[in-house]
This record gives sequence, structure tokens and C-alpha cells, in this order.
Amino acid sequence: MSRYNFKSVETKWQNYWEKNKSFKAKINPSKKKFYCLEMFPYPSGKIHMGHVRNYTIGDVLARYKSLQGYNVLHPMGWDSFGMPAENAAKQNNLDPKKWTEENILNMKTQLKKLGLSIDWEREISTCNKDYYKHQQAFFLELYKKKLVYRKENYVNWDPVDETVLANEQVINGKGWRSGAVVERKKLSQWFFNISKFSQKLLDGLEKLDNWPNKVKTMQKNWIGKSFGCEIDFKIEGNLPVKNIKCFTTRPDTLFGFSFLALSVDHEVSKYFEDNKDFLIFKEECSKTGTTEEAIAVGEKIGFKTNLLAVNPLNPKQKVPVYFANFVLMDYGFGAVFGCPAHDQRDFDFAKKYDLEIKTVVRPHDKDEKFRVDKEAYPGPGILINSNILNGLRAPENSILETIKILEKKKIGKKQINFRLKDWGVSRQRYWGCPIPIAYDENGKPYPIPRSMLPVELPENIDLNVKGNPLDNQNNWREVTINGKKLLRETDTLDTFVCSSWYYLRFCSPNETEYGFKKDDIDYWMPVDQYIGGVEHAILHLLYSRFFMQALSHDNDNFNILEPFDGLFTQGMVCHETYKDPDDNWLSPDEIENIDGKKYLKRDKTKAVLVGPSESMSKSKKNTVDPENIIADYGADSARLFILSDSPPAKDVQWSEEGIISSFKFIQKLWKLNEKILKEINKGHKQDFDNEISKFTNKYLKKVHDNLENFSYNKIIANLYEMYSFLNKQIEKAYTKPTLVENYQKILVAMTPILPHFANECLSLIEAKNLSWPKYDVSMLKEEAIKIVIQINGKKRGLVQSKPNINEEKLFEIIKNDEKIKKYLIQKNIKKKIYIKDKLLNIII
RNA sequence: GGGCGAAUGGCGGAACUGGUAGACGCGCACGACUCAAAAUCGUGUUUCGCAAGAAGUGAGAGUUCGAUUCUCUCUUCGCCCACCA
Repeated sequence: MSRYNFKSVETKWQNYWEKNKSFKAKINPSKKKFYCLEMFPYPSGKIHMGHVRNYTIGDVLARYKSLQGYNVLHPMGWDSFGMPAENAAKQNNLDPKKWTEENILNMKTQLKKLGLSIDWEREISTCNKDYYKHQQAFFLELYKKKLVYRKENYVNWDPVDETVLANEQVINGKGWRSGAVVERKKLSQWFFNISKFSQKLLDGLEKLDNWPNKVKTMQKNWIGKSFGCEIDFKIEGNLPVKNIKCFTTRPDTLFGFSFLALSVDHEVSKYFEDNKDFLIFKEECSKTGTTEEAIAVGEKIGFKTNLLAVNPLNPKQKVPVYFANFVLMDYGFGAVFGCPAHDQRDFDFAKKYDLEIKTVVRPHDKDEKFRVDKEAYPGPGILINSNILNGLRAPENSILETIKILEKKKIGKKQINFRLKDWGVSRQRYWGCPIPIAYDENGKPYPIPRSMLPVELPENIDLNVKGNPLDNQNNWREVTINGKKLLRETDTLDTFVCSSWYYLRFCSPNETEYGFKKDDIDYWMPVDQYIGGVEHAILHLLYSRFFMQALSHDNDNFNILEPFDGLFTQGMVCHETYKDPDDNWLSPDEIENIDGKKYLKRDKTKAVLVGPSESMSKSKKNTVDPENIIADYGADSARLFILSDSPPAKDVQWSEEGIISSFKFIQKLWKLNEKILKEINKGHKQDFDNEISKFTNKYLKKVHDNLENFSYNKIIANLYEMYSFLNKQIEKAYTKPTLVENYQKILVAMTPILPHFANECLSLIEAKNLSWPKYDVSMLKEEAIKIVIQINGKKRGLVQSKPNINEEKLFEIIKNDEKIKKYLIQKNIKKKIYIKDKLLNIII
């Protein structure tokens, strides 16, 4: 008996695939295509277990589809622009480009060791000018279509680092690097007009049948469509303000109106620019940051103006106008009408400033005397104290009726509002795709002509400056267009732009004229199965969908509206956490197991505190390096284990025991393989029975069904069952053709999971023409079945029978059965329920 | 505060449209081999009970001959969003 040498076998097959270009994808109109894509990685330097899981899941599918006869496109690339490179370069005085390229090389080697079926000839990297050149062209294309524009917008500003921070980089109101309190600052930024497609992006979700509902609802909520009404309020006071528009979803509560609140950025604020108190108030508001959860919990504050707003349905009523910190400028009109009785936020505000709280809706189970007291009542009911609206049912007909009245009086109209905001793509960063725009001395933007693309990033520049390093590159900034001296835009594009179209590029990775070739995308797109983490459920997936909308806008040549036909979101990889007695995190390789307990390796008298399993992170040190795992146990073991323990959609817990047992199982399969080879060579003259063929068929059906449903964990269970069956059954003597036929089918069905091992075994039985084995339905039928006997719904016995037995016959058998008989003595049988070949329930 | 989802042995998880709960794995126990250990192989492993048997899928109700699966109420946990007018 030889030991399975995974090192030589895995290297052998990886070299074989590379030499034979086994996974090269070529257009072939006579074959059905399958585009299998996993979210491409950021080249941080090393692959992590999350990558191993993501790419293994994708590889199982790609290999399965390929065996089924599909023409599979399974590419890989690098999302290689972004802050980590810039930060690493800053800290270690390196060139981001060099840093990134080295990382890519390293990670590519690691990925290859996993034995992925990737067409590496299509590899792309977004920081490569051959890639971002086309991205700049797309930017200009959208600019021409007026889907890109510039506007002033608030950003999170780190005053110490002099840079803009993404929302995720603001932690408790402070910059993640500097720790400085983040300010709100107005900057002129480039925007993609994603909100123009709100309705289309919403409608598109309906057709995405192969997307998880969870992701669809997340996108739906993010787009946030709401139905309501815009109301024009007349304003009285000593300022030249005549009207203020508000958006509301509850126009029916208009008689409960008691204040009008404006955003501090509302145009009315211009009349208060010299008002000291207002400026102090505005300052106060900006301190709360832009996106903090604290805002929601935070106190509502207001600044009272001397303006009065008139209730359009009750002109005698005039209420004060405030500026308030809770009103957002970029939703609705930056102004809200306050109805404290039926909105908790308005209620809090009214309590604080002692404003009227007028109840205008009573719950169905309360009478006219109902008054809102301790908290707002936002629920359904009947309108009261509302003059002409009294008696209407809220919300069933009250909202529409009110809108009708307002429309008739021309003081309001029906409106649909979306929460989705335009996508700000400007980043004050060096390591990103330059925006192909230049400005004249008046700040007027000019697009860089296509012939001058790409706008290349200058290399080897000093990054250790405050703010955006590109601002200091005066030589680079100067550009002459049509004889005009201009200065380049120094902002670079958000890296999400790079990942919004990379799947198109994989179809035509070498096309030079444009981002893709029409023939290529016509054949390969859309992506049939996209696989990645849920963390991208909103932004990346929505931006990609937007990009397709934008490209097809006013363009008859491009009609892909949804880039990803199928989406699968996999769970995270978790590991137990460990701490030493001094409360410091410990990594798994600092720990030793002694008698089932965990001790410090360097001091074995000290016990280790074992914490809950959490997603692998550097800060908690509960990471495991895939490189070591592959070196110690092999890629097939790693693949087997990462798939075995949990359904792919859920989190999986990595454990030492788990990977070891997977490793051992492959050794067992190898021993079984030798046993089978021996049996094949024995040349038995006759088959002992046909159990082995029946088993193979049943097994193939299970594996097939589980592959189709992403139940990859169950396939591993099937594998174990297969092992124990064959291990016992094989010795009963089968002829060579029977053994080879069945074993070959089993091995082919194993290749998606254990590609190296299965291919090695297949070569040993000299298998040719490998394609996915179909199961024979007629072989699935059972000759003997087990029927459950229940008395009053409780299981009391199990009877073996031939299929298609009728109720009477079955009852004849069981009424004499020892186990059942005793329950039936001296009992009247009221009823019998028989589910054919499955179950007989006797009611007594 | 809003939305979505989940809850099954010591653990990860099975159970297709309601029909044998706990497949498969880990862990554990016992046994075989061994001077011994590791490795390997075998047996067992939901709980209570010597057994017959009984209970049992977060809690409580309901529908049903029959509920892990369907309905309602509640609890806990997870994820997403967050002053959205």
C-alpha cells in the first residue's frame, strides 16, 4: 500500500492543465456557454480563507458545467486600485504600482496551487492602463450622455490628514487613521446620475429570479421608493420668501400641522448667513457628522426663524418655521412639515420646543376623545379633528383623497420619491483611475479627447504630502487641448467604478479600441453565475447594474440591462478565538492541545481561554494562512474541508480537526482506489449482483441534485457514503467492465470537488472521453420498500414490502405483526390513512 | 426605530412539495492491533430508563389522521439600513 502523495500529484496536474491550456475559453457558437464568475480579489498580498472558499465554490461549478458540455468562461483578475496600496507605499516608501504588482504575482501563485480551472490568459488588473484607459472612455461616454455631472456636496473631511473619508472610515465620528474629529466639508465632486435609473433598477429586480431574495430586498430598501405628495406652503414674514415646498407621505395628517422644519442648507438659509446665532447653530449641526448612527439617536435641535407657514387646508392656522438638524437636504425638498401627533421624530421636536400636538387620527379601537400623549401614533385609524377630512380611513383612502383635494386646489400634487442618491465618484487619492477632465482658468471643465487617452497616472512621485499627492504634480497637471492651456482634474475615480464593468472586460481582455468587443459580449454575457460575499449586496451589485443601464442608455448597440443572471452569496470563514491569561489575542499556531485542553505553546502551564468562533480577522488573530494549509495537507484537502462543514451560503467554522479529517479521508479514498484497481485486475468472470450499479445511479442523482442547489456540503456527505459502500461491497467480486464503468462515473462526479485526486485516479484506470455521467432513472427504483406503520399518528412499526402494495393487502400483513398486534386488540379501527408505499396510519 | 432571516444532540449540520427526526462529519466512549503510544480498523453515541417504554426540533397556542416543515403570539440571536419626511 502506497501513501497518496498529494504534492507530486497536485503539481503534476496543475502543470498538465497549464501546458494543455485546459481552461482556455474560446467562442464556439455551436456550444452553449456558461459564464462563471467570482468576485475578483483586492491584491492585498496573500490569499485568505475567504478567497479559498469563494473560489472553490466557483471552481466546483465551473468544472461541473464544463463536464456537462458547456463552453465555460471562468476568468480571474485584480481589483488593484485602492487605498491599501497607497497607505502601504506611504509607510514603507514604496511605489504603489510595484507593491501591487508584487502582490498580484504572489497571490496568483497561491491561487494556482488551489487547482482552480481558470483561464489565466484573460487575467486583467484594473490599475493597468490598458484597463483604465477604457474606463476613462466610458466616463466620457457617460459625460456625453449627461449621466455624469459636477456638484458641491458634503464629504467627511479629516482635518489632520487633509483628506476625504469614506463613511466606513469614520469611526465614532473620528478619522480611522488620525483620530481627529471628522468635519463636514463642502467639495465640488463628480457624480454619476444613478438616481435617474431608480425606477428601472427597481423594476429590474423583479426579473432576477436567480438572485437571493435577501439581496433583492436590500437593494429595494436602498432604492427606497416612497409614495406621497408635494405640498406648497405659503410663507409669511419679513423675508422675500413666498413659498416652501415639502414632500410628505402623510398629507392626510395636514390638520395636525404644527411646525415646518428646514435643512440648514435649504435655500432659505441664505438670508441667515449674517446671523451669528444661526451660524453657531449650523456649526452645532455639522458636528454630528454625516452618517453616524448617533444622528438617529441624537437629540433633535432647531433654530426658530420669524417666518410663519400657512396651513393650506386651514389658512387661519399659521405655524413657526425652524431650521432643524434632522432634516436632510438631499431627500425630498430639504423641508418637512411637522405633525407631532403621528410621527415620533416630530413629536420629540415638538416636546422640546413646546409646540402644539394635535391628534388627527384615532385608532380603530378608540373613540373621538383619543389624544396622543406619551408617544406619537403613526398607525392606522380614522381621521378626526380634520374638518373636511374627518371620517376618512387612514391610510387606506385618506392619503389619496387628501392628494385629490390638494391637486384640485393646486397647492400640491402626487409625488414619488426615491431614497437612492447619486453616486459620488471623486476621491482625493493618488492610487486610482484619473478622471479624464481638465479645467480652464475659470474652472470650466473640458473632457480629454479620446485620442489622448489614457490619462496615465504619474509614477514615482512623492506620496508623503498632505492631501492628494496629484495636486503637487504641476507638470502632469498641465495639458493643452485644442491650443488651450488647461489643468487636469486631480481627483481619481472611486474603485467601485473599476469593478462595475470588469466582467465585460473578461469577454474581450485584449481589445484595444474599446472596453469590449460586441461579438464577445453578445456571446458570453450575461454572467450566468456570480459568486461572492453578501457585503457587496448593495453597492457593488447596484453600481454594476447601473453601469449596464448607463451604457445602454441612448444606445441601440448595447442592450444588456442586467449583468448577473444568477447570484450566490457565500458565508464567511470563522475560527475560534483565543486569549492568553493576560487578555491578549492568540493566533491558532501559538496554541497546543494537551488532553483535549488548550495551552500556550511557549508556556505549557498556562491554559488558553477559548472564545466563540468569529469571522477570521487579523485583529483577533484567528486567521489561518491558506498557504500553510495547502503545503501541509494539499489543495484537495483544503477544498474538501471548506465545502464539507456548512452549506456554502452560511458561515463555516475552520478547525484543525476538520482539515485533518479531510486529509485522512483522501488517504482513505486512495486506499480504496488501490483496492479497486486490484479487484479490476482479478478479472472476475461474473458480477456478484447489480447492487453496485444501482448504488452508482442513486449516488449520481444525489450528487447531481446537490450540485444544482449549491448544497455542496451534502455532496461531501454523499462522498463518505460512497466510500463506505464501495469499501464493503467491492470485495463481493464484479467483472472488470462493471467495475470500470461504475468507478469511472463516480470519479468523474468527484472531479469538481477533488480535481487533482480524481484526475489521477481516472488516469490510472485509463479513462477517456470524460463527460458528466448521467444517471439511469430506471435503475433508481427500489425492489423492496419500507412502509411506516402508525397508530394514531405515532410510529409503531416498519414493514418491508414490494412496491405498489394496496391497503388491504398491507393491513392483512400487519394485523398479525407481533409489534402492531398488541395495539389493535379489542380496539375499533375508526379510520385508516394510507399513503402508497410510504405510510399507513391507523386511527383507533 | 425600520427591514430581512435564523433557532434541530456535546459541536457543524441532514430531513425534496406536511409522512421513519438526527443522514454525513467532528468530538467522546469502548474494543482490536501494539511492550506502549501514535496511526489504523471495528462498535456505540438525542435525553430519561436495567428494560418494556416515555419525552423530544427556542417557548406557547392553532390547523391536521400526522407538523422540524403551514398559521398566530412571544423569546433569543444574526445581518442590513438608519432622523427618508
